[in-house]
Amino acid sequence: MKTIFHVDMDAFFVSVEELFDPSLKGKPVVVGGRPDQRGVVSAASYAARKFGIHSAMPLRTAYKLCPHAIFVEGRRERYIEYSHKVFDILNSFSPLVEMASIDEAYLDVTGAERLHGPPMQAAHKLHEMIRGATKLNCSIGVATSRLVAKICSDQAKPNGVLWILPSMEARFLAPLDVRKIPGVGKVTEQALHACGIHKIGDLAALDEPFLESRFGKWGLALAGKAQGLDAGGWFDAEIGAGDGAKSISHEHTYLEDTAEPATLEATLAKLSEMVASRLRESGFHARTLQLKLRYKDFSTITRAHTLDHATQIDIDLIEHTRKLFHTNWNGKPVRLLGVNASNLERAEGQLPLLDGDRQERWKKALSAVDRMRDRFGSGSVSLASAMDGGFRERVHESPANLPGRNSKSGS
DNA sequence: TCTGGGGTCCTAGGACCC
DNA sequence: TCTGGGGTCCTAGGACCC
Repeated sequence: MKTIFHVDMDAFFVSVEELFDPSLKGKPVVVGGRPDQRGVVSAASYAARKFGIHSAMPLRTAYKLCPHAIFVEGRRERYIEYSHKVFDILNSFSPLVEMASIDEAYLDVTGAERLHGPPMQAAHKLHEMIRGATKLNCSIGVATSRLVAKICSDQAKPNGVLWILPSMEARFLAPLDVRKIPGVGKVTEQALHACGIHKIGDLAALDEPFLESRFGKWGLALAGKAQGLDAGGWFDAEIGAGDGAKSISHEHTYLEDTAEPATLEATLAKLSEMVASRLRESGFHARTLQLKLRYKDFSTITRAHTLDHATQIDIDLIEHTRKLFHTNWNGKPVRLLGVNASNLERAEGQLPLLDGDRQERWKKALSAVDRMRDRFGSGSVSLASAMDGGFRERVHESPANLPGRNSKSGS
């Protein structure tokens, strides 16, 4: 029998903003951007939620609901910094920690009674430690599975601790909406409603064969979840067994849709460079590159290409995403462009297609580029046409002696 | 309501191989 | 000439999460 904690920070982004500007406290605050921008709500304070504002809601809608709300852009670096602080505390509490996102984590504290006391006492202790070190509130769910611990922390919000005793899982879950099950979104909820299933208890009362015939593999997992079990997929994994990133991506939505080829190419190059830079930073090479294109009507296509040899070099990404773009763009105004790198390989070093000497020079040049970007911002250095037409004047800012792979690179 | 950006996982079909 | 049954890789799309 395991003892799992799910720690979830309360209104995380908003709470961090309040640390830097205490005058925001108690007011309706919306993190995500200005209300006249394209975008959605990243986080809303509890005061803002009273007006019906919630995350993922378009900013314009939030503005209509509460025009006097305070809209802030949000500083992601700050949130990451505080996320690290929280992680350090959790890690000091139990070695089996897994950050599930920037503001939530699972801990396996099975057998830690001698160290931290019984579950409820341990949870309160951890709650105090987090509060003490960060001045931030969180909620903690305690249960025998990740699934129940997670639903539990949600029920405990805000700033609460809730423990579901072993064997009480199904009784705790039964009266809750099926939507509370992680993985059940709008679509699955509607499908379940269509079968007359509204509460988790309704789900628990059905037999597995029925659910499997209706929802396939997912139906089988749902049957287990209704009983409070970590059935299927990610939930089954041991805490702390996470094996690193599976993909790295960047995307950009234009303030206004554009069909200007130079603009689109510049964005594409920029996004490719950002992805390549992060590949190098994290020591990955990618074999699959994917382009994402979204048009005015929100219709979205993705087109992928898998390389013979994995890469982490700007010009490789730029070349391939550009090719994908030109063979798939229909010429109509574009709302969003995205670049994704997947099929990641840890492969030590090897830059394929280059001999040892050139490889070394490339590596030095590219890490110099990354250092400059760190110091002067990602816009300061560019290898290709990432600068909206004005790149020629900037090319000399690139590190000297960039060995070109073909006549196109370099200046 | 006019819909961000960063991710994960799943499905389904086709190519290809034995 | 009317055709099996894996297994794996690749691609595209979609549901979902924070």
